[in-house]
Amino acid sequence: MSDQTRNDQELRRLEELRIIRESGVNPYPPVFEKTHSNISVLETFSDEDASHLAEIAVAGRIMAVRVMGKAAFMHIQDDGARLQLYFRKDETPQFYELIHTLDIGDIIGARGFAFRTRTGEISVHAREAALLCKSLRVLPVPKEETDADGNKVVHDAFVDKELRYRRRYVDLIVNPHIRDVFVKRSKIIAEMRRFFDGRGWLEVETPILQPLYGGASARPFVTHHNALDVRLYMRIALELYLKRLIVGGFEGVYEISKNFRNEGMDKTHNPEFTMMELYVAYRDYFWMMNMTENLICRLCVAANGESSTKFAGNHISFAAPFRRATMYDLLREYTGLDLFGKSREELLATAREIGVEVDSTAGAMKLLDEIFSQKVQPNLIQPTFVMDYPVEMSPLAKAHRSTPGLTERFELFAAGAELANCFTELNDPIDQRARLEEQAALRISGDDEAMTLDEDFIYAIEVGMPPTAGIGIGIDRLVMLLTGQESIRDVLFFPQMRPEKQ
RNA sequence: GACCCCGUAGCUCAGUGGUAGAGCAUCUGACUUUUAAUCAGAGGGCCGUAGGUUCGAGACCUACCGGGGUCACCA
Repeated sequence: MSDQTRNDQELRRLEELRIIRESGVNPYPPVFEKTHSNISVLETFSDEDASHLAEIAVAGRIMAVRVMGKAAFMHIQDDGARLQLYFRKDETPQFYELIHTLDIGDIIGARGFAFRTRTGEISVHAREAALLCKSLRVLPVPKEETDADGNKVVHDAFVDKELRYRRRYVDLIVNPHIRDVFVKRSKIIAEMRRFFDGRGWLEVETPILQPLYGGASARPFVTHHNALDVRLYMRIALELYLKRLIVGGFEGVYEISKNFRNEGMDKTHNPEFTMMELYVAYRDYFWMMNMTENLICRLCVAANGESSTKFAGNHISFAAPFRRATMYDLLREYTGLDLFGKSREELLATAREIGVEVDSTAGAMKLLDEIFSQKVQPNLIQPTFVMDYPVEMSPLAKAHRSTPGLTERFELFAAGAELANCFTELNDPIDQRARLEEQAALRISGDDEAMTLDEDFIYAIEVGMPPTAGIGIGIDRLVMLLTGQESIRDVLFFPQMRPEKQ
């Protein structure tokens, strides 16, 4: 970036960098032997005996500077925690020579001893100090004040969402609380792996670049492989390859990885998102409901220390068991109507009667889905397994063992949002081929989200897949729910943004 | 893709047709336990971009760029 794009403050920092180099100090030294994190100093300090903190080395980014003639205070931040440093001109003369060239944003290290200042703040009295990295860009600097009641008040917080998302590294520096969401995200995923690994299921990796895409209803990203000169699609779901592995003899496989869908973006959709899918042989969707309750409860505890969370003003408890109800029972509960077996025309008339906005060209399944989305889904605040969807809505789910026309499928809802989708997997190859042929026909008639017919997948199912239960959990949405974030952008480090012009 | 709101200093924001502002940040000076440090002074702006209306536009109109939100599509 040219100097013409720098403002006066940034040009001054370049000038300071020149002065530092000319004075013989390396502004980017290779190493600093840090002995303590800020947190460890703050947590282990004792007024009675601080001898264990008599010779320590700390380092971090300067977040506040108060030079008072021949003494100076700075706050440095590492790992989201701030620690005060105290300097005296007569004790660190070489460092003090350059103190006027230091800025908020620079990274420094100091060796010295921990003490408590007259005003009560645990600090490090520096005997030696060194610049570790000169910063050339200006950080937004919110100021923190502790008011009379001991509450933290932040002044001029850095809140511009566009800047926060485009320059997440700055957001993470100046808004340390943002880190908490991402630390929780990491804990949730780590706990999920522990849970699955502890049951002996294998974490696997399957292709992201696929000659045919499938496993969900969505539009894909299209790309091209030069050497093979073929069109490839970025996967929209993990399902079809994981089932091939069950066919191959693994009895429990899972994958946590990115899916890509070329669709609109909003508070709950990012074009790339993280999905977990798990397949376990010889199990069905009832078994998977039990597993899921235990899993989600454990994840909530891992993130929040308790089995409940708050989202959009609702207190949501993930203590097992969750409510279980069939789709048609819930429709009856919230509309007063029995919609099972109704024709497209009857459903269209019903939708209009009960005030559900629908497209008059919509098919029966679309109508049913719309009525459910508008009348039932917003009421599903506490976790609820919605069971037994119509076969037309679920081309990869096994036909219901007792009710014709339905499948053995559940979706888990909480806070009005879908969290998981599970089936007893369809392993009847004749039925599977028929369902996918139906999807292919829909595609030809113009439904660009209908599934393609993947002959190799059918071949695998014809080789034979044991009875299997499979589940998919949208990790981003789960993290949103468990951390109380109402926008997917706040649980992704780098949400997709439109590139800035020029 | 449609509609609504927003875009002014590094950050947070005032500025409702008449000389571009404040706080923090920055710079200069004072100050050896301060903490939103304090005190005194100073610098910093293609007011998102391009047209238009007007004697005069940061403000009004149009288009475009970027963001946020609602809807549509979806997990």
